[in-house]
Amino acid sequence: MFLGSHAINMDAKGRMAIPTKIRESLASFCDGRIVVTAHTEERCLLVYPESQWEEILPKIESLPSFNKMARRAQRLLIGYATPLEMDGNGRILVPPTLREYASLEKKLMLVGQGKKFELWSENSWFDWLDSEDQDDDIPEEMRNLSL
Amino acid sequence: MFLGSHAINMDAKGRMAIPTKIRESLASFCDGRIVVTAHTEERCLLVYPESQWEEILPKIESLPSFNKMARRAQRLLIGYATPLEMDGNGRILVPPTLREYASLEKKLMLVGQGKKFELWSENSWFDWLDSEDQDDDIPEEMRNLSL
DNA sequence: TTCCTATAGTGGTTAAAAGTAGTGAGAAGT
DNA sequence: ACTTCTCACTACTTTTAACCACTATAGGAA
Repeated sequence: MFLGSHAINMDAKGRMAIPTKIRESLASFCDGRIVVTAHTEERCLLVYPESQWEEILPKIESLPSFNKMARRAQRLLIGYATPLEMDGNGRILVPPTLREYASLEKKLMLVGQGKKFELWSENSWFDWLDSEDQDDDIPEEMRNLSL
Repeated sequence: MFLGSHAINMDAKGRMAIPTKIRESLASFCDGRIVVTAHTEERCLLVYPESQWEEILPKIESLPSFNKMARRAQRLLIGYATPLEMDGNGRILVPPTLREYASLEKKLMLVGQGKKFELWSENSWFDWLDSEDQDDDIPEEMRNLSL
């Protein structure tokens, strides 16, 4: 279970150090093998343990190919998916195309989301925090949710 | 399984270097023999390993000839299909007609899509990314999909 | 409270490999 | 027969990836 948010720095070569605690959970979960891909709705990245990725990949592949929404999700999720491993110092090298997709520069935010992480540029993260996304309706599942 | 996206440069002669990792999977999959053709829905190219192409070709050929959509798909997919091989440096030479169809100039994006690749001009790719395809409804399969 | 030790995080350097460009030869067409 | 275009091979330059070293911070012990 991945919780909590972490401010991380990326160096000039696109390497970012995974915080030690997360590194340890990833090591036990999936031998440190992770898959990074694009989020379809916001310009941030999704970081999956390999095992978790293998569970959702078939679901993505089975979406109907002649629907535009589904094709968009497939293109982004599969098209940007990249298996990564940590180097000797516990860092991952984020490929240029993914960096560009999420506008990742120096300052990043790694946000735990249960079975995965989200990786944001710090700017985008705070912009999103400040934005009021009230255009969508509240889904049925949330109406009776008590926190 | 082809995953991930790669920014590639095409030289003045229309040659593009396949990234080494992909080159290796193609070598084991199909001896480096690939078939490139036109995508029917977007102005980009499809890159198939030869074996994969041979599986879908009969399906395309057997589409009903008196339906406009089917005829369009046949004309494009079969009409633009071109077998290509890599040269000694792992590059393929993209024929002019295909280059023109997908508006390929110098900067390209090669996007893994499972059993095939899509090849985009970088401009078209980013234009597509930014476009909001909200005309189609969200398909039933996606409504309850949790990634 | 201060100092020392250990560990996490950061940056740099080097070597190997990948990408790019150019040149030469051969074939085809005018 | 000559010229032009294409294809292939070779050489060079740039990038990438792995390894190594240093710095800073945090925690524990004296």
